[in-house]
Amino acid sequence: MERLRQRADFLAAAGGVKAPAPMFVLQMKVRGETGPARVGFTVTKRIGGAVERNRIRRRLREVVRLSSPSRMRPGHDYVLIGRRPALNAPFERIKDEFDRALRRVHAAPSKSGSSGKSGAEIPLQGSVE
RNA sequence: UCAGUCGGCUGGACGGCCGCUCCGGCAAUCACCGAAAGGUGGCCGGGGAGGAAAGUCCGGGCUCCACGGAUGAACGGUGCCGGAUAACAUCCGGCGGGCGUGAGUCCAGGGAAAGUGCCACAGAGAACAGACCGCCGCGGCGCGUUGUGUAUUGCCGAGGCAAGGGUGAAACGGUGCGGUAAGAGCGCACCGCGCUUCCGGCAACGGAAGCGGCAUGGCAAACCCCACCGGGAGCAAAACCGAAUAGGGACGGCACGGAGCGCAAGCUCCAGCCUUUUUCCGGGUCGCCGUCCGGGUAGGUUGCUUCAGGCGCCGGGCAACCGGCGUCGCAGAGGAAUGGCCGUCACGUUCAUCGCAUCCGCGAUGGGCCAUACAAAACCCGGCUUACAGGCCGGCUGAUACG
Repeated sequence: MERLRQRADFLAAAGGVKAPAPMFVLQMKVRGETGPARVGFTVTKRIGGAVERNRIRRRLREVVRLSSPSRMRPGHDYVLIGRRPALNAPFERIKDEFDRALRRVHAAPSKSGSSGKSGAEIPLQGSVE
């Protein structure tokens, strides 16, 4: 799994397509080249102390790692912003939400970010039960 | 046994599957990304959070900046004494005071007879203060007695006193005896305080004797005085490598601002830059392309983990700690690794049943729950402070019971 390291990459992804979920917010941005998909993780200090933030990031990272790599498209950058429920939620729930969020993000009219403000949020499709 | 106090230790265990990061070895010296610097990728072996990693409150190392010297000033800090230490506001051992029956514990604990300032409210009086109630005798008038006076008592006046009451955080030292009209260190004894001398102690300080007759109220986390210490910023420090773009310099080549007049050469004016303290005068230059040079941004690499190091033994010291010998190698991330999921067990808690027991309770079996508290390195050390489920060990104190 290729990780996002530079602050500029995170800022760019913030201007991409967003898909909010109860456990996290998924952001996606098309890079315009054909390298492997890259993933970044963000847990803000508002969520909690370092221990809780570390745990949320690691669980989210594990979700991305265990989900099939083919679901992530080459040339795309993904950023997961952790939320507090991801700390104690059952692991399978987070995986389900991640799959659903990926579908929503890919179904969106991803205009590669160049045309217009493409920060539109995609509403949840159906109930998450 | 109960209650308490002080100190130390620990901070779940084992296993399975899938991952991350660093180091070492091997291997194509190959592939990919990047303009470059550089980075990524394979296999094997090994290492991989804490007692507080935390708060960032002190002290250092290290790095850069500043600095002739170092004093003084200013500012900040520290503040009983001695020791430990690289250093400290830390630690150890003492001293003094407060609290506690005690083990213990707490204390910004120098100077208030250098100065300035403050001491609210209450109270008569609050700093060389003061008399409201009160106490005391004296004078006058009455009451009373009556021969007069004394005693008793009331009012008025001029005085004496500060014992008692009352106010307050604090009232020109406390208790007792003497003394006196009543009182007062007025006198005496003891205590407190101060001074002197002697003794013990390195010292803080303690003890004794004599003298003084109470003078020196408190606040210095009020200014201040005294002694000692301190240059500033911080690993986003700093060093090295180093694009693109813009700008600077050198060289070469090409071209030679605008307007007016004029066929043209040219002339005049304007714009703009540099030199010039400024104006005038005078001089120079302007654009494009290419190559090279230097500064430097993004970015990258280093700094980055071996030390005031851990453990054991011996020796010195009451101790903090120091010395010697042996041994070990013990995280190095960088949008930030050290994990995710699961199983079993221990521990804990709770419920049910059974047994023992006067009770508190103890034991066994089975089931359920949680699978732990606090909190995660960010250059590195020494401390302090704060947070912390559960468990273990030891010293000491008090009470009770003694088989």
